[in-house]
Order: sequence, then structure tokens, then C-alpha cells
Amino acid sequence: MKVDSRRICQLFREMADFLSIKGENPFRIRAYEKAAEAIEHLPGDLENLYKKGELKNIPGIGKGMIEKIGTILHTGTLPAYEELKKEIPRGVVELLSIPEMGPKTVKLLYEKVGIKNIEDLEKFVNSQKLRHLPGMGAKTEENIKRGIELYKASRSRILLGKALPMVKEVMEELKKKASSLIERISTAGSLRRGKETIGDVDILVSSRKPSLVIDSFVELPFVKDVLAKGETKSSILTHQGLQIDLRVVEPDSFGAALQYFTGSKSHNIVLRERAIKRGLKINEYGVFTEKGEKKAGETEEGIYRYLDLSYIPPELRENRGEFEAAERGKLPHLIEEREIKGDLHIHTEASDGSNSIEELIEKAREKNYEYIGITDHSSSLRVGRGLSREALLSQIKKIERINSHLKGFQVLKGSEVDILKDGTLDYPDEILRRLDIVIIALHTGFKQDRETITNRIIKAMQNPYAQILAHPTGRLLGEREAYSLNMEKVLEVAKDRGIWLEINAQPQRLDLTDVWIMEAKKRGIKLVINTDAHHKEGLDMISLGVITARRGWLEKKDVINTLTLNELSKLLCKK
DNA sequence: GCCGTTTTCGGCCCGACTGTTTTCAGTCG
Repeated sequence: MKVDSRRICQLFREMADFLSIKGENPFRIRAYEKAAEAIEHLPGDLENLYKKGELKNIPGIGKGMIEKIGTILHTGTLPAYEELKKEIPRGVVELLSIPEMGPKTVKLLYEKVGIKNIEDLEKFVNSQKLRHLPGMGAKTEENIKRGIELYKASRSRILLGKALPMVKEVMEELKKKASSLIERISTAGSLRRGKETIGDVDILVSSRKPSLVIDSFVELPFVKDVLAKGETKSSILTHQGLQIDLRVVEPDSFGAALQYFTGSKSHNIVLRERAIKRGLKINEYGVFTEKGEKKAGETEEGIYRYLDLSYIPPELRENRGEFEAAERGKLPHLIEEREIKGDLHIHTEASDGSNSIEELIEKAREKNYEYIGITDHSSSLRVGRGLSREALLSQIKKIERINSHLKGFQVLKGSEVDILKDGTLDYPDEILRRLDIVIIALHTGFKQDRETITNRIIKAMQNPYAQILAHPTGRLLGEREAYSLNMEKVLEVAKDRGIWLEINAQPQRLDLTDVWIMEAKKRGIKLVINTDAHHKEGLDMISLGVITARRGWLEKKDVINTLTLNELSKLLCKK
């Protein structure tokens, strides 16, 4: 039986939830969570690794977990899991997702009152009976009530591309209002690590008068609700429903706090364990010896240095090998946005875009690019107003005309060619031959089974003119799952055929994803960061693509569109 | 349940905030 690794991951997470409600040993619970995390970030096929006996090399997966994975692979489930599922109703587990509701409260309410789901909880809270339970009170009741509302309002995470501009504005406002109090300010948390979606936003400030900064913060105009407010810490809700946590520390602890609140959780745990092995303690105020002597804290660099590590950029802090690399001074020199020389996937008004080629050139030149690739949709993609063969040929002529007037900049003739249901391409070879850039992409038939889709893409990649595979997994964050695909096979063919894989910078795509980017790099496959822009402002989304590339450990040399026009032209001639 | 130059047992990251307590438990990040 074929069991998706995502299913195993989910099953382990549910086990952790069940056990926490039962009041089990917290470390055993953590072990399930850790295993789930490890499986989630596993590049490659779990079943393969299992069969080859290589799972034991994965940290967090021990003898017990391997046995359980085996059982799930064979039977589709675990006996212990099935038992717990019968014992604890699904709705009870869901209660854990509500802010303020932890395992202890859920257990209490389920066992003493029989609350089985959110509806039960809502009724119970509204009838003001919760406050009479042991350890509870009117305040707790109010907080849980608000937790339920929060949960309902924010079931989905916000896209990085949406959060970034909002946070920028918030930070500007705060700086304006409390300029005399603030020494340094930075984002932290998953936003700073560049995760594709964000739960809530963390902002860190250093100040000699923390409580005054907090006072200013909660009075800013975008604040709808103050969820918590202390001397050094506050949480608020904006009118758009974004939760922002502000933390204020003394200046000599800014680096330690920034490190601490940037996470990730698993990165920090490893860092802390490393400190303990050296007889040190590390918290959000600094690195301390056993005698309480402070050794570092003002800068993040100082923290890592004191633990004999080179500075680990936030995008790498996911406990995916960054410690081993930092120890040996082998961290990648991550790609930066200013190294991008062009954008090879752009739509114009000829298909479903909204700007002319000339307008796009202007915008690209503002960004100091040397080239852009014009890649409208191909004929069969009706929803994308794909170009007929004639329309594409006339666009080619138009671009040649434009290029003849350009100096130090070139427009590359391209197309985003649909991969048809049978794996052939949407234009014949004699047309593809005339293009500089041939992007191949899937826009239909997402529901085909794994083997069909994989073979279809692989067949398209065999076309001698195919150059770039666009948005390889097809996911749309919050809208559509990635299609079922054997990515390992796709990587093999990409390596073999010299196909470049796209990192699509659209906020809801960010596809390839970080884990597969790492894997592609490991196999020596080149990548290209494209915006897939449909209007000229869309070219600015390149920054999201670069962040994603950094999360995948990419350096300048791994990314095709860091090449100069000259270098790229030479490469295209060879193809 | 995982893990190990203090290895087969006994640890397992750390602190702020809140509310209900009268010294602390629960939640969160």
C-alpha cells in the first residue's frame, strides 16, 4: 500500500495531541512532534528510506518511530492511534487549536463537563459556567471566549508577500511615534526567516525605557484590540486581523533577543543544547557562564561566535544542517537580490498580463536588470488568453524590432508553453526553435494520478527545446495542494537533460519549495528565480523568490538569472 | 520516545505573562 508521508506526519502530530490531552509524559509527546517535523522536512521518499534502512540516521527518529512507520506503511495506521481515536473525539483535539486552550484545560473540560467540540465550548462559555470550575475564573472565561473568536477569524495563515508590506508600515508608525525611545528595531520570528506563510508577526525593539515603548505601541492607530500588555511584551490585533507581538529589551540584549525570537524553535533547541554542553546558559538576554557571567548578547553574531559557530542567516535557521555547516565554516554565501540580472518569466497584455513590452522594459531597467524574458501563455490555455501561433510569430518580430533600438538591455523571446494532457508541448518544434526561452508548465489536469502527471512532465522535459520547468509542484498556498508528483524522478530528468527549475516568486506559489530547492542544489541542478509577473509592479515580487532561494541554501552560482546578459546569451546559444 | 567521550538510565530549552493563586500552574512563543 502506498502511504503518503504527509499522512504519517499528520498521524504523529495527532498522536502528540491525543497524548497531551491524556496528560502523558511531555517528552514522549515532544518525541512525536519531533518525528513529524523530521518527516515533513525529509527530501525524498520516506518509503524508500525506510526500505533501505536509512531512517535511523535521521535525528529524532529512533527505533520506536521506525517500527511505527513500518506499521503505518503496511497497514495504513497504528493500533495505538486507532485506540486513542476511539477514546478521544475529533472535536476535542480541535479544541487545542484555540488560543488559551492548552492540553490541561481541554482535558479538564472534556472529562469534568463533557465538552466535545467548539460548539459545546462556545455554549458553555456563553452560559458563564466555565468560571466556576477549579482554577478558572471570569477572566479566563473571557479570554477563552476571545480565543474562540480569534480561532474562527484566523484559521488560515497569512502569505509572506502580504504580511511584509503591512509589517513595514507598522514599524514605520512605531518608529515615528516612539523615535526618541527606540534604539534598534527588527522583525523576528517566521517572517524574518522568510517562511512562505506567517501565523503572527514578531517585532523586536531595543530601548532603555521598555514600558514606554509598549505604551506607545498599544496606542497606534491600526490597533484594534490589545491581547496582552506587560512591562516588556505586548500582543495586539490589527484591524486587518493580523496579530503582532512586540518585545522590548535593553540594548545590550538585543542580539540575544533577536536570535531567540527569530527561532525556529528547533534551531534554538539545538543551539541551547550546544550551550549546555559547554557549561553555558543561553536565553533572550545573552550567553551566560555557570557563575552568571554574561559573555555575549549585544549582537547575534556575538552569540554564534561564542558558541564557535559562524553567523547563521535567519533563512537557514530550521535545523536542516546549518549547525554542522557553521561549525566547519561551510555555510553557503547566500544569494542576494541585487545579484539578480533579469527576469525570465513575464506576461504582457498580449495574453493575460496588463502591460506592454515597453512598459515592462522601463520597469526592468529601473531595477538595473540587463534582460527580461517575455513569456506569454501558449495557444491552448484559453483562460490565460494564450497566443495563437500567428500571434506568437508577430510578437517575435515585434521584440526583434524593439531589441534593435536597445543598448545594454535585451528582451528575450519566449513562451510559457503548456504541457498538454499527453505530455507533448503546445507549439510544434519549428516554432519553439525560434524562441530564446522555452518555459514548460502544467496548467490543466491537476487531478491526474501521480504516475500519469510524473510521466507527462518527464515527457515534456525530453523535448529538445524545453529549458525551464515553471512552478514545478503547482501548489497555490491556501487554495490548492501541490499535485501528486514524483519529484525525485523529475529531478533526475532535470539533471540529465540540463533543465532549469523555476522558483516562482508569486506570493501564493513560492514554488519550488525550500526543501526541494536544497535537494535540487545537492544534485547539481540549476535554478532560475522568476516572478511570473502579470503587471509591471509584479517584477518587485522577485524579493520573495530570492528569500525562498535563500531558504533553499542557494548561492549566486546556483541561479541562472544572476548571469550577465553576455553570459546568459552564450549559454542559450549552446542549448 | 529519543539519546549518549559523564551511554542502557535519566535526562530532555527557557522565560514572560496571566489569572488564580497565597506560592504556582497553564499557555505561549
